[in-house]
Amino acid sequence: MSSTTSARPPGRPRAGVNAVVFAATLRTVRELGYARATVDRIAAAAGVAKTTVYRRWPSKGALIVDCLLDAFGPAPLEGAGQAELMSSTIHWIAAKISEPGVGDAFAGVFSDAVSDPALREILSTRLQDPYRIALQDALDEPENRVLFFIDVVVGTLLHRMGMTGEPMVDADVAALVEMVLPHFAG
Amino acid sequence: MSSTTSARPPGRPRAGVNAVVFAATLRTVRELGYARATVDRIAAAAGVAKTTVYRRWPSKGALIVDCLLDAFGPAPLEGAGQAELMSSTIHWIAAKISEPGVGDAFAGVFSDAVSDPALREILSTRLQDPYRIALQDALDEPENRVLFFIDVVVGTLLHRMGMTGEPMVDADVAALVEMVLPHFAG
DNA sequence: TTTTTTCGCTACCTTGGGTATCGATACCTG
DNA sequence: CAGGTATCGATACCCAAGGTAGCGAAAAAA
Repeated sequence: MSSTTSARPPGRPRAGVNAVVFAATLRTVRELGYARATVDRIAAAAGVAKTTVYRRWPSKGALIVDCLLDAFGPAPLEGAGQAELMSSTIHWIAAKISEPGVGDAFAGVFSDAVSDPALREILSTRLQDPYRIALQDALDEPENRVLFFIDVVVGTLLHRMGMTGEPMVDADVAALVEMVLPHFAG
Repeated sequence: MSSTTSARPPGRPRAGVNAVVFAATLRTVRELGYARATVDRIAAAAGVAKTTVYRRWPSKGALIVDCLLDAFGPAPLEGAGQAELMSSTIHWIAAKISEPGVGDAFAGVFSDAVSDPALREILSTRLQDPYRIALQDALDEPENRVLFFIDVVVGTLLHRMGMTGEPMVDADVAALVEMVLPHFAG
């Protein structure tokens, strides 16, 4: 039991500041927007040196992705049938994106990934894949259908957020559900 | 006839290089990606000084928006009924986004707009509004419905482009049409 | 006490958007 | 042809922000 897992690496242990940095990240993004939420400012808001941030995350994008993972948590895949499952998933991700800072951070890191293949890989692997796989299992749909589902739902929510600066209102989220469900129920 | 429209402003007239700059923009974005397509490089590719570019467009984002307007052209609002009209519109914008450089430029400028309210205003006013108004007229739908339609279609296409780096394949565009049409036909 | 690793700090590099300045040039008007 | 005006290209520059290097200090384990 002690051969595979090293009981503890030597040297000074890391301070448990990840949660503090995540909170500072969302707070800074909420207050200043994504672009002005520089790593300098995030570190300052967390009471941590900028070099400490870069010692833990290789880039700003990687920090944001981990922050979003922490903010989203596991998908609550609850629901009797396939329809209820998709509906609750759409409402869940819409609500998360509506949380202060989360939507801006999501849209911002997605934006950066457009012209940064390395970040796109991180975003796809660390953020999208876990939820995609969980959805494949829960919905019993093939990969390409789930990817299309994600494109529609997340793409729509982020486009609204990007064009207006405000998250999508509940009525439109409901319309999104009503549009998506029949397409997959058939 | 000569009192309202000044026949010509005094001074050296502008050289007709807009088309050259637009072409150089798309070519540079296609070859290097959005982030590495700097104004410096675009100007060099167009055989023009960087200061000349900034004399005509107030920012890189404004240049990209005008370039996209030039690339899109007017929406071909042809089609007998509402269904055919929406279908042809979706296929048209999907095809445009698939053109080399256009999709990257679109996703890139959209990304920048997320945390740049001034650019968001330009994007909304100069790019989205004309097509939105034309669609409102052609489809006879209220503004919020047309905005929702645009969020779904453009958001989905851009999300696919941003996550994979490749435009959406025809089969998925067809699925998008099949998902959207019933929602608006009813 | 020595070793090992992280910490905060400061200084620095690089890229890229955007601006200021200046001589040269093209065009119109008198 | 001379003068006025506005653009052109070129160079130099400012600034913000992502990211790195080096260093002494501090926190553990051996």
